[in-house]
Amino acid sequence: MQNKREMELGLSLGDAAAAAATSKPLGFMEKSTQLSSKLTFGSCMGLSIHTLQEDEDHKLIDDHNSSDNTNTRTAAIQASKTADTSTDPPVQLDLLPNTPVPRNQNTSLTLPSDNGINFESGSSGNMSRGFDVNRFSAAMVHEDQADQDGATLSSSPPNSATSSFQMDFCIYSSKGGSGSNTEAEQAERASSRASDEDENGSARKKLRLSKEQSAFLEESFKEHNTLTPKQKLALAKELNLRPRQVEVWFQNRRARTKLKQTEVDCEYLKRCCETLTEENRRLNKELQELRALKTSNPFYMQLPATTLTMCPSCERVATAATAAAATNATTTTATANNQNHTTDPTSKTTGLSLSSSRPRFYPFSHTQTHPHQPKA
DNA sequence: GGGGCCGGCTCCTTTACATCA
DNA sequence: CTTGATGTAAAGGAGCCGGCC
Repeated sequence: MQNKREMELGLSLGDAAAAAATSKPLGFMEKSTQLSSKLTFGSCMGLSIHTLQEDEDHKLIDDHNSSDNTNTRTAAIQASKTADTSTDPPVQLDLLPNTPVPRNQNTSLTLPSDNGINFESGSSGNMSRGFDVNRFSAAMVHEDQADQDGATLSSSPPNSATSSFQMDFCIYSSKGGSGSNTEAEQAERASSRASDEDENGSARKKLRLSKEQSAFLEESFKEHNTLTPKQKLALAKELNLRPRQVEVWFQNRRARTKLKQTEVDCEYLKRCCETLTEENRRLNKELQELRALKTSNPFYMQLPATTLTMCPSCERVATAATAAAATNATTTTATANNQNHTTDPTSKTTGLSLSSSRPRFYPFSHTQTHPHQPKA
């Protein structure tokens, strides 16, 4: 289940933007060993308030305005920029691996997952399921590519960064578990089923991509979340898939990214809503108390604002003299609370302002003895 | 230059299948 | 073995855009 969670978190938020920023034709193929420098960028979702990501926000907004359900998102982002009430920083998910992926090593592609990235395409931790679609898709690749651009299917140059990767695919289906349900057998069954379906031509084929294929596509997606025809063909050739499969994978991957983005947006909005609700409740209470105070003791409200000070501990209004002692007594407590208004130096003296860090008034009669006033 | 047509692309929705608990 | 939940590959349609006539 941890893997599942990691997969969820691994879905990029805003990596589309990062990918767009670094988009170039198949750069990942040409310099796969240089990925590490880029992969440390991370990405920031479009909810940050007045940050450098604003441009990306606008991009996201524009993107999402094309769909019906994105008014909420736009409002969310705009609200997040205007209502600076959240106590949490903008959500930022770093979903790019911190370490380079050595594609030119003839090992199965195991990407670092210590930062929550899991390139496993499946939903469970069992990596042994599925079969290698290359077993029967290779012929289709030939057909498709011959149809589309007549590109030759010559293999990658020897010692290239991808040739060994491709070799890995070939041995993938021969690895794996013991017992009657090996991947090779699954591939066999799937292959025969696929050929059956090819014969009647009606049933759609559902193929599981191997984890290596998914990982490679994932890397590519980080480079650019959309594909040019050239890139598509190159990827298809590289992964021994049909171009249509690559295209569909990118479509679905973008959809997953967007879905995850929406979920995070919703979570953020939920927190904003809770914060604002609490703020509203507190202000209403404050207003009632001030009104009550005004009716019961008009003289109290005529005091200059600078003479009214709020005790940060009990949150009651005192005169400057009494509150000075109280503040000294409760500084430790106040600073321990990261949401406490006393972290704002302006909050110690009441200006009756309505700033976001305004003090809270729980007035008591100025004739009363302040509970935190040191006894003489 | 404006309009219609076409091809290609992306997005969205839905379906079908694989896998697991 | 069956079943429901979940993830995901794939299909189909709508909308947009650029090129062409």
